[in-house]
Amino acid sequence: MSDPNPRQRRKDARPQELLDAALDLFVEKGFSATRSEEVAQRAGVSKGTLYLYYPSKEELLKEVIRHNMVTEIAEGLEIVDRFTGPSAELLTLVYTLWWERIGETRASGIMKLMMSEVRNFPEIAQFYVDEVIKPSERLLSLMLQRGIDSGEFRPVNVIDVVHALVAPMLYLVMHKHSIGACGVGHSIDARAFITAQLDLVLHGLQAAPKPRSATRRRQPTQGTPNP
Amino acid sequence: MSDPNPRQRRKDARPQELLDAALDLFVEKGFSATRSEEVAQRAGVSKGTLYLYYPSKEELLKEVIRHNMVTEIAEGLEIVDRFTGPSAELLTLVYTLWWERIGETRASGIMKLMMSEVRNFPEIAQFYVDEVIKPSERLLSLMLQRGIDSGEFRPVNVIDVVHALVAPMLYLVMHKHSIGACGVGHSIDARAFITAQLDLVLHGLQAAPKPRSATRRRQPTQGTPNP
DNA sequence: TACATTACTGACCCGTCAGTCAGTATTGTT
DNA sequence: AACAATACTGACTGACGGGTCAGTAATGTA
Repeated sequence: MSDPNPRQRRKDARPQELLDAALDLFVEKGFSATRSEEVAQRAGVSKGTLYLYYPSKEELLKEVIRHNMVTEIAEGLEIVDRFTGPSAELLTLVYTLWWERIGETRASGIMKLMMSEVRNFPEIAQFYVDEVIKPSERLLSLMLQRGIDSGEFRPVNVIDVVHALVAPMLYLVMHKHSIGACGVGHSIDARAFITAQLDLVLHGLQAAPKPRSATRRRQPTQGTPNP
Repeated sequence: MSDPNPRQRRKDARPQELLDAALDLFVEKGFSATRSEEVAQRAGVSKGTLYLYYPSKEELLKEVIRHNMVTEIAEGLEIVDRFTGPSAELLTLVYTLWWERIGETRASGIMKLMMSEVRNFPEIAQFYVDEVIKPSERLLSLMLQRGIDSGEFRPVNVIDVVHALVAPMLYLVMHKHSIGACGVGHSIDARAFITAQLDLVLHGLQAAPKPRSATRRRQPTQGTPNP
């Protein structure tokens, strides 16, 4: 009946618990607005302990990013390597998967976080560009180029289409973690929005001149790939 | 040869100068990260004077929003009222005009600002939703509904298309004022991106069944319209 | 020139918070 | 049980920043 959680020594579990707490709070309140003691408290330790594991708030943030985004992107690249079917399907797969693994999870908050505060933390900015943005764009470019090379897609300017694909995702994420989280304004049906956007882009990518091209035509492009 | 700018009394000019300074700094550094004394300094007055004209930092921000966004939206509504040509042209006009008047100017920073920090300022959030977001969506919906009613557009779900139109704008704005402003990463050709996106949406809106509809058809979707 | 009005100033007050470190409690070893 | 090693704590420090207000100086009036 004593303190259910007396001062415990759990060197192994602390880092992960601190990262989890930090992610939640950074996303919810912003990086600057989150006090380091809050992070510690939510992780069930004192402020001093936090600084035992991470040398500064900024380093803690970097670790949060590495842990929640960098790993996911690497996985996307692997999928592209393995995949053998039509490029439109590959794009659909990776695009919707990204939403399931990042957009819908807490990890998406990192995007909002970066958009919001990088300007005040140049080092973090550089880190994020190198480790997240560039790899992500590379991943999308790869898939588009694959489709162009094989003649499935028109030879469009790849980077333009990349932007067209990223924009809706950013929109959803910002909506979810910013205004949308304030209880004001309506919510968006994310899945529907994503398939609609993808549809729009795939339409635009169709090798237009030939009436019957490599990809299926009239059948609405979307469809839920998971059961 | 004395102080070129001795303590002056310019009651009339102060408010505007303070608003200008505040907009610049809020966008550049964020609302929380901007010290009220910085705003005063850039406006050429002392901190005390700032609080003579605005009762708090938060009220100052509200005034900045009113001054730079609310007015522009009202103007958009007027254009829609007056316009008599085809809906696709109207949409193009208002869409590109928005970019010229807000996206390309300092005012667009307010979008970034709101996205970044509203969660910590619920009152500002409510204000922004009521005064900016809802009116903007109403403006876009109006134009789309106009096209649907006249048979120029397919009877799509209006709000979905509104989102599809807003997303690219938000993307450009976030890019401009966030990561893009850090000196890292490449820049985007905004005008080209906008026309491409608009084109994509207009394609999707075409009253599909009929082969020859109101808007142009085959012309390649992308392309750099500016030299 | 003397006096009244008021736009403007900046030192000060007070709460906040990242990071520190001397001390405490827990675990492992003998 | 006695001791060593170390995971953990939280009061403290120093810097910072929103907002205040007693005082200063520019302008108007006679």
